Amino acid sequence: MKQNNKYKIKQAALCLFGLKGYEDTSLHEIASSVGIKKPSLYNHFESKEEIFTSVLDDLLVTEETAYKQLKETMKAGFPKDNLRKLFDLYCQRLMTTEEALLWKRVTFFPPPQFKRLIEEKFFQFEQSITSILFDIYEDGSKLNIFREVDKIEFSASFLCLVDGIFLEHHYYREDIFQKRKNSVWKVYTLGIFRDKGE
Amino acid sequence: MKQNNKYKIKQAALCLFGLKGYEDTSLHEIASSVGIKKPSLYNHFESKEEIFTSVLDDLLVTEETAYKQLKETMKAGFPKDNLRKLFDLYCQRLMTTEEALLWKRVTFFPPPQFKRLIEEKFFQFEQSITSILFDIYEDGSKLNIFREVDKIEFSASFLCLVDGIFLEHHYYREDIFQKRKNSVWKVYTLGIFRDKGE
DNA sequence: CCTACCGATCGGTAGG
DNA sequence: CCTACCGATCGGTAGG
Repeated sequence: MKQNNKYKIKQAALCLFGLKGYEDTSLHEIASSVGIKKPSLYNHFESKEEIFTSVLDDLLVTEETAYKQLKETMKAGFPKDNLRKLFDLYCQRLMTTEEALLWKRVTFFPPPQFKRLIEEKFFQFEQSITSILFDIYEDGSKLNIFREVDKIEFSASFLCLVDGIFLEHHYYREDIFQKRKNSVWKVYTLGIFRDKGE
Repeated sequence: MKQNNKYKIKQAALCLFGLKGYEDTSLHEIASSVGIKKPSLYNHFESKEEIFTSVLDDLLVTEETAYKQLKETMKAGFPKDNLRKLFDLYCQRLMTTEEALLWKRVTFFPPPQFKRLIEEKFFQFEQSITSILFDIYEDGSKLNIFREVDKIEFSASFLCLVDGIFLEHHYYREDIFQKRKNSVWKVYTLGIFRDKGE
């Protein structure tokens, strides 16, 4: 029961930190959304800062796990399909997970005391994605599917594309967002692939 | 002198709201960075909220003016050059203006009481950019410079591209950012233009 | 433009 | 897990 509450505190904090930011979320809010009083939080965590770092650690583990699983399923597929799978997983997680909102907020506007920590996590996460992209590029090069685009350009433009989508998901309605996503994907694939269609 | 202080308050608020956000910026900080005491702010503004809306209004006027001027200079140029000019102006303003940081923050994470206002401003600003993009597309279509990409896809992918760059400028070092920018631009132009080089 | 002050809320602690 | 409390800071006001 106590352990259950610790988990519920982290879930509540994940949502609230994502919605309102670290400073604008009070311990009172976190506690009351769990159904306990503020001082009881200190039975599970030493400080507000520890709640945050704990939530952030969990978040990264969740994301890393999702992309590691993807990497496994990609072994059998063609590079073009794998790239699309990576794109789809990214968009799907962006739209459906509680983690995405907090991740957006802290990579963009880290609370000053956590800036270093968040940068480390960010580069670690980006490394995972880049390693998948490099694998796809190597496989695709052997099949000669790419236009005159090197590995770095291929990866950088993919990451910039998903960063843009990441941002646009925030301020467009769902239907407009879907159209945007499709347009952007079309132009990207026109840019990198030798053959227009499949 | 009084008017000078009103301007200095808005400048200080622009920077601080951008760096720390609306809620995390105290009136004490704004006042002391101008060299006055907190209650003196109320000689120029009715409330913290009025300072914010005043700063935001100025910001939009500044941006609209910059892009209207660009539209004038584009009348003489070729569509390809004009698109690059729009891209360069966007990146340049992103990297050099105080306004960019606050704009990023509030479009992404608007303080709840200003959400409506900011959305209006955002769509108004996007409308300006989109109208420039549509003009470029019309001119370019007459010269048959585009691949099988329609006006909507052309604009949506440009906007997503600059949104991605907008985000990446935030967390990469300047040199890495420049490489990213070049890679992304290359793939985008490969995607939309019929001819590879100039 | 200032000093002095208001009630509200913050993160955190004492003590049970 | 709670009630009761701490000092600090917040936006804003009174009064000059």
